[in-house]
Amino acid sequence: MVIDLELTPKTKRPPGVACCEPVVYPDVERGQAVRMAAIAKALGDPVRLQLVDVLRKHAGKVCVCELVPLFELSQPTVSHHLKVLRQAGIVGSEREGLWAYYYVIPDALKELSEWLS
Amino acid sequence: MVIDLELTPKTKRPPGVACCEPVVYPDVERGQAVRMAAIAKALGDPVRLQLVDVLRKHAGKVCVCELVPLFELSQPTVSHHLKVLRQAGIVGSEREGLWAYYYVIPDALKELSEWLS
DNA sequence: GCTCCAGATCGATCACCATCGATATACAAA
DNA sequence: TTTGTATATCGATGGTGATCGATCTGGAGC
Repeated sequence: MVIDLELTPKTKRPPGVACCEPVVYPDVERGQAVRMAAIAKALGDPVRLQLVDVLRKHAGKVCVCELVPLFELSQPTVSHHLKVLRQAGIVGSEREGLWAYYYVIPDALKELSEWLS
Repeated sequence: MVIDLELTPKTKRPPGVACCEPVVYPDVERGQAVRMAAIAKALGDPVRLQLVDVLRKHAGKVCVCELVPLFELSQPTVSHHLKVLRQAGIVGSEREGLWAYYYVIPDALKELSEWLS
């Protein structure tokens, strides 16, 4: 194994020439970026965004049987999107007999919302 | 071929039994959902979200040569992420000689931000 | 018990995406 | 004009995602 002992600085630029002031923003917010990107990714589908929109406008829980006919999609597909939202921590669900109800989890979108504004 | 002449309404539920009040939220915001989901999708990657974060904290434009060393990624990969952000309308770019500079487009995140809050 | 229904899961398919090395482009300097 | 440098693009690859029909699950009612 050969080890390169030469210094290989990250900013290798001819002396006296610079494109701009150095930015120097290290991974201070790496974890936060991963968290917020996961939320944004879950919202990055029109169907899921509309699902969240409907659930947010209904302060309480909403039955899946009301959500499926809102889209021209099969029931398994809507169920899949709800699962993605649940795994992202954006919505929660509970069963009552035959029916299943979904609701938004308060403050789930808070971090991303505050970063955006 | 047998054609089912019976009516098969979308809400086929035993009379007098209902899972919930009807929601009845049609595609009022379909176009808006598509637009905002496209923005959220572009932000749905930690690298791209951090790129936007850096650009937002620098009111002016930032050189690509400063952005690449912030991530442990190849230069083509960072360039790809910047292209995704540009195609989503979140950032803009301009060239000055050898160097390229990127900047956030004001109000690009406005619609999504307002919907989230 | 059996049947019916709402919803979730499975399996397959097709499309898209993140990443890289290699190469192209376009400009600068010698 | 030749060389070097910054960035973009290309092509390939492995992984992920959206969608559907079919099937499973578990509760309700007969």
